[in-house]
Amino acid sequence: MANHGTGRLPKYRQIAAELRDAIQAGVYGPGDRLPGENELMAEHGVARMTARQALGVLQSEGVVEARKGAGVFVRSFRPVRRRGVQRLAEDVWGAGRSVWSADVESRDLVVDGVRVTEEAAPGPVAGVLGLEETETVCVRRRRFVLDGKTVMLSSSYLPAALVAGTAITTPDSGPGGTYARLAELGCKPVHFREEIRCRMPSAEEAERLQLSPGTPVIDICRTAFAESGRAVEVNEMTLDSASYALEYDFGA
Amino acid sequence: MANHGTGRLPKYRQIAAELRDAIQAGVYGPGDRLPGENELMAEHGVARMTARQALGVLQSEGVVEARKGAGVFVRSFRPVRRRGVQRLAEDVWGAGRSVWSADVESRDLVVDGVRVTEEAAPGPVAGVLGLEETETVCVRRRRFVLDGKTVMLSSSYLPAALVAGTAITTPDSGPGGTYARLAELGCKPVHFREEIRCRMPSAEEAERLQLSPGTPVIDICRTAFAESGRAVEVNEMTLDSASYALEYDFGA
DNA sequence: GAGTGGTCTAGACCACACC
DNA sequence: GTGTGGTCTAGACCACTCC
Repeated sequence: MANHGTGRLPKYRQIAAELRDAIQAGVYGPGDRLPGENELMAEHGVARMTARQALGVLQSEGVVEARKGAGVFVRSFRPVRRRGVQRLAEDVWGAGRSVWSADVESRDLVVDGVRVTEEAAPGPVAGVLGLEETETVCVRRRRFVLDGKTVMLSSSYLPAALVAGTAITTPDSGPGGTYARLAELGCKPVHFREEIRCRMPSAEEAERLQLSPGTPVIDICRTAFAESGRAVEVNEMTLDSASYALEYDFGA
Repeated sequence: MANHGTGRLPKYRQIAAELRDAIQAGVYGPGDRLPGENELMAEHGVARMTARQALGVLQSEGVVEARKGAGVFVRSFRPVRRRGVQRLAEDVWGAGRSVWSADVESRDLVVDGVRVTEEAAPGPVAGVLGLEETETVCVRRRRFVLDGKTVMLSSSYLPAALVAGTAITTPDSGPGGTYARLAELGCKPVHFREEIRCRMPSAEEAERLQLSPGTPVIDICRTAFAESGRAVEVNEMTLDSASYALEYDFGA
């Protein structure tokens, strides 16, 4: 019968809208448990799949989160502020501090799973770095964990020929990080470009970033340029959008 | 029976993975039609709801798009590049050109539905603009349409007392737009801050932006500062993430 | 008219969380 | 153990698209 009676909206959308409004109105706050499938079935006189669909709508909107065996709960958001410009200022990495430390002041951040490899450059990266087909790149893959949750995956690509024999090719790139090492090589990054996209994650990414359904990811692709105009690094990052707010400051 | 036999993944995820891989491998290109529910039922020997769930996974990943009565199709992406820094350079709006025109070179862009109102300032906006409870703001709401598709909704807030009697309070803000008018008022914007978030849209937003399921939105909140350090405008934008790639350039 | 996806029902078994 | 959400079946009627 699909759509008779009350209104033009399908039942499951009506139920979803009702719950969404209740959350908006503060009836259910962050962390609160919503009426479950059985309760919705009884209250609205619908079949289980219909109640389930309603909750599915809110889930794919990122409003609620289902926990198996426990219930459906209102999600809360505490994004970290990531300053795109100040965090890459030379006085940050020039002073021997980690670039990342400029982001998070007092929360428990861990960088783990650093893996450094030498590989053939992916097509687009090779193009930006100006590499020939035969040239390889040094890839530094990292995982960033904040308060126990994975919030970002990062892959940094540098011309292998340029960074050979430096600390860049080791997991610990030393004080000031990769950019300080590049400066010592006479390739000090002086200009950056960040390109931002937003999309839904693949199933694999959702697992790696521990994302609950309805959470998009942010792709940031940063290119670092030396004084000569040469691109010396390409860094591809994938961020949990529920964990981040990006900020860029600039003049007119 | 839920989960026996082949593997540990639920059937609908297996089917989804299979289709996803086929798309990745190019078996189905952008715009191509995927096997429908009936076909999946027959090929995999599953019930309709299971085949449906599989397609639902790909839909919520933004990979495919269902068209009622027609089929399920692979989506294609042609994002517009939005340069965050250059587009707000003074020589753009100072020369009497529209800020927006810096974004899109040769595609059919329309700004429509401009509505200008005077309202009480929303709490966060009032705080940034440094307004008292009793002070109102001039709100300029706009809709941006590219190649026939709505790609952005924008609400610009300015102190009503500051802009009273200027073209800012009319739908057509004149050559160079709002910023040129602010300059004439002695409040030339010299510094900008853009804050970016990403999330799934509400049902209402999805409709207004004509988003297919699985498409996140990008929120950009831009604050314009005058020489004095005073915030003179707050612009809240909501973008279709499938239509945009953001770009920011800056020095070390 | 035939085929498609959209909505909905009424059952079922399972794994997991909490008590 | 009881209740929760996760998966799955086997039907049904509808609105829509395309021929």
